This record gives sequence, structure tokens and C-alpha cells, in this order.
Amino acid sequence: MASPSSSSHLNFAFVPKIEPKAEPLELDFPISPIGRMPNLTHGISELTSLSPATDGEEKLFTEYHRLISTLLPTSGATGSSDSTAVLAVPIPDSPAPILTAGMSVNKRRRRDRSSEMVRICSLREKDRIHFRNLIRRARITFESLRLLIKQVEAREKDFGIPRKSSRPDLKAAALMTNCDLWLNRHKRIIGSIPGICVGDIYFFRAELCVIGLHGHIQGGIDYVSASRSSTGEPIATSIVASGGYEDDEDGGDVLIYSGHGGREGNLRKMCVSQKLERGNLALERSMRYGIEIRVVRGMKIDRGPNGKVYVYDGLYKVVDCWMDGGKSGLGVYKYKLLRIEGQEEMGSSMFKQAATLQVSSLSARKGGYFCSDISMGRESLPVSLYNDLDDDKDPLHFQYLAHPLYPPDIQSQFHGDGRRGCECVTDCSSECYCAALNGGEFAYDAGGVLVRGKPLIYECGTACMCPPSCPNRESQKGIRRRLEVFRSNEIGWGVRSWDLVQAGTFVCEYSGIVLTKEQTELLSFAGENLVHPSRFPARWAEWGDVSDVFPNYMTPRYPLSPELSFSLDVSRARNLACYLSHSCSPNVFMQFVLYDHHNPSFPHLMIFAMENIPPLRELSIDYGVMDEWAQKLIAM
DNA sequence: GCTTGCTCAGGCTA
DNA sequence: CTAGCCTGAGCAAG
Repeated sequence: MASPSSSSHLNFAFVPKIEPKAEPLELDFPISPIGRMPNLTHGISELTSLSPATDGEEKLFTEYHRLISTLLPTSGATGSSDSTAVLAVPIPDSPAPILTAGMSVNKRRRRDRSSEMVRICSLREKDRIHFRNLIRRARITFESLRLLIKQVEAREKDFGIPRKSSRPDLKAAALMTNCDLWLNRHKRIIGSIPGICVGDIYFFRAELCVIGLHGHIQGGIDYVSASRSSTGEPIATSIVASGGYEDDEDGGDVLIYSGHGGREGNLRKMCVSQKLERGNLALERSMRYGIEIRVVRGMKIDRGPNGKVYVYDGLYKVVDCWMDGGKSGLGVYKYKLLRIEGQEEMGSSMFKQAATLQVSSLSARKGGYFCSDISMGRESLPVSLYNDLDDDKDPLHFQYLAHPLYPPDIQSQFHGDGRRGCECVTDCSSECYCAALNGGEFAYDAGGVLVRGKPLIYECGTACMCPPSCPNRESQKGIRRRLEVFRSNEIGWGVRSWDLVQAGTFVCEYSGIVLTKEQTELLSFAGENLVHPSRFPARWAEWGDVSDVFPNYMTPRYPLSPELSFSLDVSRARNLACYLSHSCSPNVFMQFVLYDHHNPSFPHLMIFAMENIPPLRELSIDYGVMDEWAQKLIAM
């Protein structure tokens, strides 16, 4: 097996990270009961018992049945695999509703939060992956629903239907509640939650609730209530430190947190002194019993849907508690929390570290930065190269291709393909020609976020009249975040971002020299390793999948994408994408896009985020073929 | 069980 | 750009 840097032809770096596939969980990992809590009797399988989407309240559903059925992909769009037929398919007038009016929704009461406290001490690797996948699935469902609801409401607005207050985050969470899709509600987990990593980032409080990291949509202190705790005392489990109280001081490993209460309504100012009750008492009791507290920090950011992110910073212990005069002169409870040692680096400090990288020049950075831009200006932003392990500067030895290079005869065909574009002067609307190509809707929302993956996306392109700022040109605008190719012991080469990457946004294109089917066969025969677009699993289908909530949801089948037979040769020329590492639970996925020509047999390979990816976390994609390869590696 | 009060949201507007 | 207004929904407690 060739190492990433010594192979003579295929030198790209998606080699060595091998993760076993998630398997059904065995139920014997150790869980320690807390205090006088009863021993766990049911086993951890309960943690995974998500019931199917059958229950719920009719009201929310019926409202969204109707609306969403006009938007969700349907099975109605059939057509031949002939590429010219794709262009001929008109906008469906009334898509077959995926949610029929009579769909039965059994009423069942939402499950109450449990009071049984458990601590999960250690997880085997395959359990870790299993839980990670559960969390991933819940987050994708939440975000997909949120984007979908946003899209529905934007369309309503276009039709002049007024809406009072739009809170797609709350609605998404409510739909998931109705289907009993909130995680970790039937056990109160003390300490780390399986599947949630230090550094994970969220944009909405509702999302924290959905995955069970923190139980309150507004409240800062989550605790097991006194009435439900076996000792009759409230026990705190997690806090969100958003800086909402004037007395909060945040020093990273040491956190001074203010208790709640003492305020009226939504006022930020204190009105009366706080009392040692509810969450305040819970934090004090957690200190007394040595219970660890999950800490989520709210941080302001420039990007993102609401200018704010929530970062999970790991476990802390309350070490001190006192009543303070407070800046307002009123009594405020203060808690000193110390971060437990031996955890992954704090997510919030990764933000700070990444921010320093943004402003410092190459020479001012500490060792390891070899090159400030391996693309030599060919990408829209510089792509830096980092290696503090050895002298390998492999990525510098290739010609940098920001966009794929098509064979001349193929390219000449593109010009004769009779393509036309839209004639929109300002913003493209759903009436636009390009919208029709996509089945009457655009793939992206107004903010340029991919609403759901599709077999193929037609962006507005060179033949269109609309301005370059058109939202339907998202992936052709080039990379929007500072990306870095870096060397690590575990993965050989990898790619990471200096900025946080919001789920559903474009990351980069996968580039190389395009080989036709015939050339591919010839070179494969010669033993050349090539990137085969057809081998990427259809991970795009996961992005936008709301079938857990709407069982009739169908994966988009339109626009049609023919079987892809071309390949990319990245042995001579490439871009940063070929340094993406492989994972079975990837955080980015491949989406095929057309914009500069209309030949669906040769789409662009565009990479989008399927999770919110914190700064400096490695990006990983599912190469598909790796399973076989990984097995060989394991066998060696 | 139901109701009420509490809450470091988030969206919109002036 | 920010303050303020307003609706919001889960939870604990009564």
C-alpha cells in the first residue's frame, strides 16, 4: 500500500482514516448511577429507542402537510435517462402531494423527561460511532425541517399571506417533539452525552434541546427538579453561558456564572435579589455532590443565520458558590466553575485560535505554515499549507487546478448543446427558466444555503442574464472560507477551515483533469488510480431528508442525473479537495452541479457541508470505495 | 391531571 | 446598528 506521499501516480490523500461501520449496539457498557439514584435496569438500548413518526398533534401537521406538499420532491417527475429529455420536462403544475390529507397521525402524549440520572463512563468505538450517527441524524432532520419551513414561509410571503412571527427553529423542534424525535429524554444524562463532541456548534437553542444537550429553550440552567430527584433536591446538569447577565465573567477554563432570577419579564436589568431556589439551588447541590456540568457557550460571530453560535465546551465542576453584591447592587448568586482536565480543546478557544490565524501574516505564525496559498491565486481565497510534523510539502508539487479541465472535444460539444439561460434581470424567481430545470424551485435559499440535496442541480450560468450575485449561482462563486491543507499523524493530509462552516453551505469544488469513459478504461487498465464520481455514495440524499417526521417524504429524483462514466485524474493537477479524508460519518458530501454547460454526463463535483463544522475541525467525505480499501488495510 | 409563572430566544421594526 | 417589542414553548412548581 502506497503512502499518501510516495505513490508515483495517485498521490491524493484520502487514505488512512478508517472507521468501522456503525453496528447495532450491545448493551453492556458501564453506567454508574449517581448518588442514591437506582441502578440502571433497562440497559442503554433505551437511549436508541426513537419511535417512528406516528404520533403528534394534528394542527401543526395539517398546516405543514398542505404547505410542504407543494415543495417537497415527489415521485411524479419521471423521465428517461436521456439528457435531452431532462431539459424538456416542464415545471410540474401541481406536484403530487407527498403528504396526503388523510394521513393518519395517532395522538400520543409527548413523553415527559425522565428523572433517572445516569452517567455514561466509557463507550466502545462502535458505540461511539452509533451514537454519533444518531446525533447527526437528529441534527440533519432539525436543520432540514428548519430550512424547509423557511422556504415554505418565504413562498407564502410571495403570495401575500401574512405571518405574525416566524420561528422556523421552534417549529422544526415542535415537529420533532410530536414525533418523539428528541434525544436523551428518557434518561437524565450526567456528564458527556454519547455522540456529542466537545467543540460541536449549534445555531439555535432549540437544537440543543432536540439532541438533549440542554433542556431549556430559554433557561440557562438545566436541572433535575427537586420533586423528581430521589433526594428531593434539584441537581444541575448543564448551563448555557450566553453572557446574558451583566455579572458573568468568562475566562475559558474558569467560568464565573451568575444564577437566574431577579429580573422582570425579558428585561436585561436586575430588579430584585436572586434567591437560592430552582436552578440556583441545583447548581449549589451539584457542587456539593461533585456533579459535572455540561457547559455551552454562546458566542457572537459575523456569519451564520443569527449572528450567534452555541459551542459545547465540555464538562466543568462547580467549585465555589457565593452571594455577590452585583454591579446593580442587588444580590446575585455566583458560581465558579472549573473545567475538568483531560478533555478535547475547548470549541470556543478554537474560534479564538482560528481568528488569530485570520489576522496574522505567514511569517508571524508559528512554525508549520509552509505556504500561504498553494492555489497561487487561482481560488477566490488563499489556501494555506500546514505541516508541523515533517518536511513533506507534497501539495506544492502539483499543478493547481481550481476548476476541472475538460477534454477539448467534450468542451466543444458543450458549446453546441443548444443551452440557453434565464432572462431574469434582477432576482430569479420561480418562473425563471433555470428554476424550471430544477423542477420549479431553486436548490438554495436566499442566503445561499442548500435546502436539500438533489441528484443534480442546475445553477444559473454563463448563458443567463441574471447578475453574478444571483443566489442560484452559489457553488460557482468559489470558496468563501479560508481553507487549509494540513498534515497530521492520523490522516496523512487533511483539509480544514479557519472559519466555521454552516451546514448546507458550499465548501469547494472537486477538481482535476476530466477523462472520458474510454480514457478512464484505458488508464484504469494501466493501473492508474482515478477519482470516479459515480462511486461517491448518494450522501446528498441525507441532506434535506425529513422522512423521520414526514414518512411519505421521498428523496428527490429530479433533475435526473445519468450514470456518470467519466473520471478525474488528479495525479498531475488537482485542487485542495483531493486532500479530503474519508469517513463513514462524513461532515461534507458530494453534490453534482451544472452551470457552464448543460451536459448532465459531466457535472461539476461540488462539496457541501452536512453539519455545522467548527473552525479547524477536519473535513471528511464518504468516498464509498473506501470500505473495500479499508478492509484490505485492516487485513494487513 | 391542569394551570401558571419563569426563562441568558430570536425575529422584526422603528 | 441597536433598543425595544412581541411571541414563543418547554419546564418546574403549585
